[in-house]
Amino acid sequence: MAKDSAGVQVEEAVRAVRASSRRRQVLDAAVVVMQRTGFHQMSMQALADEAKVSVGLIYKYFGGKEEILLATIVDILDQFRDRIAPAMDAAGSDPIERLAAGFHRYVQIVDENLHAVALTYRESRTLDQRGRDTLKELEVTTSAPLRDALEDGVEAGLMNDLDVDLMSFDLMMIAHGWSLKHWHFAPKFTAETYAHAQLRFVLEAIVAPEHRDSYRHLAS
Amino acid sequence: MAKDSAGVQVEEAVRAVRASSRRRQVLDAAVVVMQRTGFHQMSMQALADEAKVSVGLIYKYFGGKEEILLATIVDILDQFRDRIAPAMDAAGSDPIERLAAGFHRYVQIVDENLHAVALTYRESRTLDQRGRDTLKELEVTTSAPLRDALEDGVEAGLMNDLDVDLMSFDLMMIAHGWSLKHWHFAPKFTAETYAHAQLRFVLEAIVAPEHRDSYRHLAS
DNA sequence: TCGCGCTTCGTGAATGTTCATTCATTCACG
DNA sequence: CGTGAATGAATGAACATTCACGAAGCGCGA
Repeated sequence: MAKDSAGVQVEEAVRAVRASSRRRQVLDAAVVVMQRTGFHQMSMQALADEAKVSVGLIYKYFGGKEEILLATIVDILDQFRDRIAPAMDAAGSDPIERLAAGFHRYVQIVDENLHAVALTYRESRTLDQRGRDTLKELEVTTSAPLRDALEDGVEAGLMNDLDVDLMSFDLMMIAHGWSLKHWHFAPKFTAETYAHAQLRFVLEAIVAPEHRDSYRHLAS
Repeated sequence: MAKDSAGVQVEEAVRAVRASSRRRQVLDAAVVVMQRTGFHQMSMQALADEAKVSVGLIYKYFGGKEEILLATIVDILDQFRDRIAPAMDAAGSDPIERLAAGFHRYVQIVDENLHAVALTYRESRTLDQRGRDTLKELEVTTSAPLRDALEDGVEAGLMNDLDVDLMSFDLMMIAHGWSLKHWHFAPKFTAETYAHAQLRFVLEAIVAPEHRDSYRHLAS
């Protein structure tokens, strides 16, 4: 009997779920192996072993090694894109509260993905032009909520007159610093204390002098 | 006739000079090729071509590919170590003037070595433990003059009470940002305007409120 | 001044290994 | 049985490293 269209749709849905779980399986393994050895040293065999699948199967779900790298990096950048804004919304409508909450969450995500974040710096050069463009775009998208909070804050007179674009990238770099300079900071800080210490620093520069006292609690 | 010791010394000196110029030739080529392709894609053949020497000769001056990477990175870090302090000394004895001068020079050096700086982030994972330790040590050494200026400034009451270690690493990361995020900043800034804009930001947080006005000229 | 060994510099093809990718085959399930 | 999932050995290309060989400088004796 010919399959009806509903049956076909179910099958496709099932396949999509399985495919996405296979992809996840491989991507998680990729982070582990790359953390151990770096992308170039990672042999497909080692990746297959870590993911508990065969080498051949990986090629059913990914076009090749480089595509795995791109997918791994996009995966982590997606987390930033999707998890920053909600954290800021939960902080209310005050721009400075929102900014602090966004930065704080940013550091948390970095902390949960220490190796993957370093990866985005290390291996992005490996990607082709298209891949690199994707990354740049995602990075700009990610910074948008922070940027908005900064714009609102300046607008409302709560913040000094500052270069919003520069500041939003600085905030991201400082958050990335928790990963990039982890070897240096880990003995002194936890992710929490790092976020607080950095907030104390940046808020000093951002918040307009006459409002500083109102936000001391953010940099306890 | 047996060579006298003076003769031997001269010969050795000549050889040392030639060797160091060969090494420079190769290291300069390495920066060019790695910028184009990254360390792992760089074949020794391509490096040899760029340096206008044969593949075999490279192995006379370097132990292997990885040693070239380490030498390339150490080379650039040495520049930071050797050129920051003089720039600060030229700025006089005021801690804040010194800090600003050091940061400014730091950005200048980054600008002169845009690709090599990015390299230190990208490829350090490739090195073995010993190489990585060398790098960490050099980075701490490099930050020392900035750190001293910060300590003096806090001591003298010119600066807010801040975490000196954190701040000195932040300053370095922000300077590195000119390389790491060059794709984003290049359309808006030159190295000079980048340094000034960032100084305006960090000095706002660093300089004690009652002294702010005295240093406005640093962030014109 | 010339030529003759001797040492150092420099070359690049040959070697052996590593590894991404493919594909003929097997497996599991409906 | 038929179909898609999964396997992993075979293939072929890339490439770091070596090394046998040639060229070039240099002191020295005739």
